[in-house]
Amino acid sequence: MPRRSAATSDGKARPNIEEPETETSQTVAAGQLRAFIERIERLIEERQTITDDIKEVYAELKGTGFDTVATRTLIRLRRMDQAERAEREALLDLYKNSLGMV
Amino acid sequence: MPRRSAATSDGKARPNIEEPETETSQTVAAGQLRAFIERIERLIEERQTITDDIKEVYAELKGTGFDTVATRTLIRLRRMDQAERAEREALLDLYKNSLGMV
Amino acid sequence: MPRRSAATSDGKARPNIEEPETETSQTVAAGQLRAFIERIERLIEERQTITDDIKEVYAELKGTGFDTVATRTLIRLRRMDQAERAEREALLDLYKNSLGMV
Amino acid sequence: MPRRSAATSDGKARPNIEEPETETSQTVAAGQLRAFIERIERLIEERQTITDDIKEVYAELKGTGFDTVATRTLIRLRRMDQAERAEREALLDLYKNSLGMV
DNA sequence: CCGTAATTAACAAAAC
DNA sequence: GTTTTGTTAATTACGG
Repeated sequence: MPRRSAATSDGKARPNIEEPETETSQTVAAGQLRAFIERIERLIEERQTITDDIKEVYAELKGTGFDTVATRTLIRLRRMDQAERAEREALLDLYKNSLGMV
Repeated sequence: MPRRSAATSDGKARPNIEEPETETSQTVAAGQLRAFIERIERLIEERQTITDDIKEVYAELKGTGFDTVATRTLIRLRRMDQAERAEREALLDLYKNSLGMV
Repeated sequence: MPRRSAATSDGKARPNIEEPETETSQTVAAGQLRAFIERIERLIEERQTITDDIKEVYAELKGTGFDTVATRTLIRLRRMDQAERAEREALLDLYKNSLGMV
Repeated sequence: MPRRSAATSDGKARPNIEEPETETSQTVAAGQLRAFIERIERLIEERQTITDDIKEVYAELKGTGFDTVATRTLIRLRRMDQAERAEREALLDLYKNSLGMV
């Protein structure tokens, strides 16, 4: 929201076309904000749908006999940079050695 | 590949014995796995696109003079309201059931 | 051990010859790391104890004739109420600040 | 509330003789439930405190120059080792029992 | 025991 | 840059 004009109590922001002079910048801003919020909420919903789809694929995959954890790991590894992976592994080895966890 | 011989009863992972030439069960399973992984990676990509869209909307909103932090808080509150309504309904259902008011 | 000091090309963290009295920087770092790990493991253990306590209370409650699912839902609702109140307050503060009502 | 006629043999549900007609079994049950809920909420709070402590230790550890990700991995590995050991021991016990080596 | 639901850890992103 | 904060993955616990 415009930081100064702040929140109206009702939040309805209905623009009355028959009373054009009552439309303050406040209600305009409220309407704008509402529009932004609705766009975002719509996108969040879509994103959630995709997340659910992913879950379904994993379920299907599991039903076919594959291991979901291993598959997730695989996908993560594919995304991970190779050099990064090596570095992380080296660090872990270093720590293990220092603790005698060979 | 499937950990075991596809311990499910549906037998989807079973290689086709009528096509013994060249395609082993291993390669079939590998192909299946690859297909699953590609589906998932595609979905992850789509999801990331939406995340980027959301980011853009926040940027636009900010450019219009709104406060992103406050807007995020608002959206979170609206989500909490929804969740709370759902919980209340669930609890009410529990009570109704326990009173035989199915 | 600390990331930087171990990053030598050989990775061995060779003992300091000017401090011949047995304790190398490596063993010091290892001791430190071990101490941190033990503190964390101790805390994790304590936390698990509490989780078990909670489980016991639910069992007792169930034995008294209460419904655990409904009770869990209730507790969740109470937590959501608290969280929501906190969020509303945070939002209000944001508004107040933006209006210079510090 | 207790699903059925509630508190039976323990005597806790006995009406207060000084307010015999106003205290119903319902209010007694409500009080009991409230007590259970408060106990649980208290425990949850304690558990959260410990979780926060753990976070602090990680912060301190990081400040000393250690890598938190590697350390977390290490701790996880140690727990797995322990679990494995426990399992192995349980198996050994089983074998001993089956051989009458109690 | 199996699937679901809650908690915890890991990772990614954004504010200061 | 760094240090939270928010999101996603994985573990753990619970009820059916």
